Amino acid sequence: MGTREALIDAATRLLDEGGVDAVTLREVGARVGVSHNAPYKHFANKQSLLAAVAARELASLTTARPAGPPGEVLRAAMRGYIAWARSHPNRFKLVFGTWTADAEGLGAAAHAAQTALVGLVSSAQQAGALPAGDPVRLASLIRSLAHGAADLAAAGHLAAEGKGRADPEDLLDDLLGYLRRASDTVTDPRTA
Amino acid sequence: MGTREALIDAATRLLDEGGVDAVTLREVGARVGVSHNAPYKHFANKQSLLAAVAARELASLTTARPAGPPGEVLRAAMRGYIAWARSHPNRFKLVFGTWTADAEGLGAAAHAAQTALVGLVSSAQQAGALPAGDPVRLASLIRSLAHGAADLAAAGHLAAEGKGRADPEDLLDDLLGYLRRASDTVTDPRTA
DNA sequence: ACCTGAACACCGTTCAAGT
DNA sequence: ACCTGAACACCGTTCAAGT
Repeated sequence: MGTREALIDAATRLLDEGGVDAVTLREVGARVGVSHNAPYKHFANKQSLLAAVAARELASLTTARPAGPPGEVLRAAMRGYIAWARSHPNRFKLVFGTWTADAEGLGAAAHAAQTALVGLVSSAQQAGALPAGDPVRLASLIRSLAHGAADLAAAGHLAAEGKGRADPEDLLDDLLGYLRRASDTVTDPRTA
Repeated sequence: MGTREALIDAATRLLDEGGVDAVTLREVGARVGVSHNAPYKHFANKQSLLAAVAARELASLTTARPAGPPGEVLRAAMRGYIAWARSHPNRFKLVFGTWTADAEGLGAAAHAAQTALVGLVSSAQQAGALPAGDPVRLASLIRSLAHGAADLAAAGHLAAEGKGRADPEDLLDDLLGYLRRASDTVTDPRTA
């Protein structure tokens, strides 16, 4: 087991337990059984270690896609995204936080996630579950909604009480419902 | 000019300049011309000062709504939200970050923003620019998309190159277009 | 009621030195 | 190639003391 992976593991665990502020190089080192500046032999600095945590997390999101009707596969993938944001809010916040440098690995992982989602959207379009149009743009629309709903819910800014209560999953279903109905009528919203 | 407001001003300026990590009580105090622990006479701790910054920022978002066709007023309001996120990314991140305590003022501001948006949505529904249904839920859908698109764009996770390029504003227009067309056909997506 | 200065524990980073 | 211990500058918070 390499020290580098052990450092990423420990940092991820500390992130889950107490947020990004709880990830100190001293505690990371202590959990791995190494001095508090050993991480500098594997990462340029603390920011670089956190970037490795974020890249690994984002890459793990792009695996394991089930089979089934394309519309349902897409829905399941976005539900998985929402479930991940809800179960690991600190990882979610870290991945989509501000990255000035060390964004190479993160950028690659983000591009892979984007590509995979576009593929699902294309399949759903061909199956008639989504309207026609640029699949990249439609993927951005769907992902933006899932991302925003998950983020607002995590921050407690989504109506959670009584009548207008809406889970992120509900809002996702609402959007997919509107899109499915749009696919029954016209091909492109911008030409309507 | 009260010291309390001066502290909030200085903290906001430091936030804009260098992110939340640049907001140190020592530098806040120095800019106001006061010692580094004077803030403790006005706020319980640093977190509480940041909560005051976030609450004031969120409240300022709920002001100044122009007149015009309800659908356009709603669109302009959401465009203002996106423009704010883009011009002040650190304030945006702070407002929707994790708030364990000191959320009283923030919760009130969030509720006011929510209520104002629901009013705009209701008007747009009556004008036929949006489909029927629970206005609270529809407001959550629209706000989630604007929020998610702005956040993904700020994090660089939105396709920015070439063909599939989509600004948050484009995605907002796409959604409003789909919703407008849905309002022409059926009244509720969940009964379709 | 508001502010100060000293002090404490903690942190990221650097560096000389060890194997 | 990888790790350690000491050291530095910095930070949030507390506390006794001042007006």
